Amino acid sequence: MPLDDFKFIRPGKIRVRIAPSPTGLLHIGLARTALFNYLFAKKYQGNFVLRIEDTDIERSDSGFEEDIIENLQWLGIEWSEGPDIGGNFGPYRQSEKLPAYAKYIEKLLNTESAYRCFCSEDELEAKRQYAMSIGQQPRYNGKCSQLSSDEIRKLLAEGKKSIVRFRTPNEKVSFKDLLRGKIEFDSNLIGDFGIAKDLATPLYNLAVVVDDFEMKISHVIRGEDHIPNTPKQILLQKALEFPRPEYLHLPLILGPDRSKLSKRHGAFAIADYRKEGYLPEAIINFMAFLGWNPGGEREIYSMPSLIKEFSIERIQKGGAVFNVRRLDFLNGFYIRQKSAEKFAEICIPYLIEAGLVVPAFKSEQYPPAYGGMNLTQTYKVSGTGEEVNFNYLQNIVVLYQERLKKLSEISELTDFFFNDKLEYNKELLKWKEAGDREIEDSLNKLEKIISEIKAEDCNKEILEEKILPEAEKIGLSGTKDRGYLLWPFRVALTGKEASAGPFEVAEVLGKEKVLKRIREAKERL
RNA sequence: GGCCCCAUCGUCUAGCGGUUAGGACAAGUGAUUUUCAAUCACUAAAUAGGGGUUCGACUCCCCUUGGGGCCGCCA
Repeated sequence: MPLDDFKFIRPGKIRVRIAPSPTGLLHIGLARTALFNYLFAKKYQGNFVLRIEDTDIERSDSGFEEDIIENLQWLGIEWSEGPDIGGNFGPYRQSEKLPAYAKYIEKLLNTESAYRCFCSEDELEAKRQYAMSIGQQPRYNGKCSQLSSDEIRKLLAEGKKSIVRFRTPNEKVSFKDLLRGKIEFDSNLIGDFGIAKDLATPLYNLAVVVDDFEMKISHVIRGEDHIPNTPKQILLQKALEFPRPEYLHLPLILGPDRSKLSKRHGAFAIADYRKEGYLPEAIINFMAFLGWNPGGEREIYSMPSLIKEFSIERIQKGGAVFNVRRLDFLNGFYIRQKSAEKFAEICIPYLIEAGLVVPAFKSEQYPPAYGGMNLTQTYKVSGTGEEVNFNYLQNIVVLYQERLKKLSEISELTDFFFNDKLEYNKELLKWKEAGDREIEDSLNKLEKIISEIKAEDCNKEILEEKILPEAEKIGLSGTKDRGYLLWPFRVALTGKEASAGPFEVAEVLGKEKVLKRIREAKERL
């Protein structure tokens, strides 16, 4: 796109928004639209507005509004005006400004741009089905558009239910999409669409047009699924004599089957990812690259660098399939970037959640829910009853920092630190061709070496220094395979097929527990 | 069915008329290694098809095919 087309982007003049309806949890699609709006606003020093579209009281739920607000904040996407913080163009909740819409509905009715429609829903639905069955664009047939004022008065007096319908003029409507160029629709195919349920309850298209106008929105950046709504909104703007904002329709995020992401594809709520232990920086980095990229070969971007690099010219036109593998990779990457202390802070809630440890503090301080834990805090290990401090838990979890994709995996990986008795099959102790005798031999050697080490010297370095030379010696038929000693050592300590290395595990466990577990392993043979 | 949008490796993408079509995730192989990770090296993997335009098309135009979105008194 020639640079000229972007001359309308003047820093400070930009006002964008997202307008979710609180009818479900914040999901990936909305969050990504919010991100792009946010990045665009930040990039050009504009304003990003949050507006709640809750005119449909039947479906709206304030719980969803809370979820949307909380998780957007958690992701680090901030707005400068919204229902929670107010602003100069409020209210930011449509249900709170019904009188404002009434004014415009009345105006539309008075200018004959709209009319009352008394058709029943069943009747309309039947006609819609019929039109589609004979291959026609289903649209309202205009039955009520010519009702005289006498007829209308009569129907109203009878108590007949009605809605307000827009009298769609017969003309071509075209607009320039910032991404796709000129898009044209024949309004003849659109038909007269509903704009209000009653004199004070606007339907989506009207509400959007009125709010975008009153909130002085300069750029409407939304999903591609809104392209067919755009001509309707433009027609309404014309009838109301509102200026037209710029439009940019983002490509959709697709499920594995390449169709629009929906409940059908499973959980795509941000709250779920958060619970599973995805970090906000990973989700942001991931979402930004769904339908956009900065051009270079760098793929790791933080929010500030995204703001710096963001440009609408580099937005993709085709839909992007949501690929969890990539999210996992990014999440693992960001997990590895954390300091040990920070990592422990965000892991501990998962240990608590799994019931491995219980925070030993007063109940009113609990829970700090995924936000991180107090460094001076002590915890009680559920399985053994012992008291441990933050530092001890940190030593445990950091052993798995580079192996984690999601924080929630931490409890399963480290549970052997918190249980007194390990459960595993004795076959697991066997390395390659080793038999019971060889294993017992190995365990005996380990027990002997370790019992000779002082408790305070039971650390990774010293253990390696004492055990590794012995491991070199064992092997079967002179193979010099350290596994004959180290594999049973590791299994005896962890009871797992895969885990962190035996030396670092032993260091955290401490001499007494290490010896105890080695003896228990022998008893299994 | 109608209207609209879209089209480079399995996935996310680079490319903006001349490239050995590049990168990342995933996959595979190897190195390291007691296991699993992490890390490093390497391998395999794409321009949907057909017409134009042009000295030259992944790139520009058209058609076909394919995919998607929307057709509410939901948003």
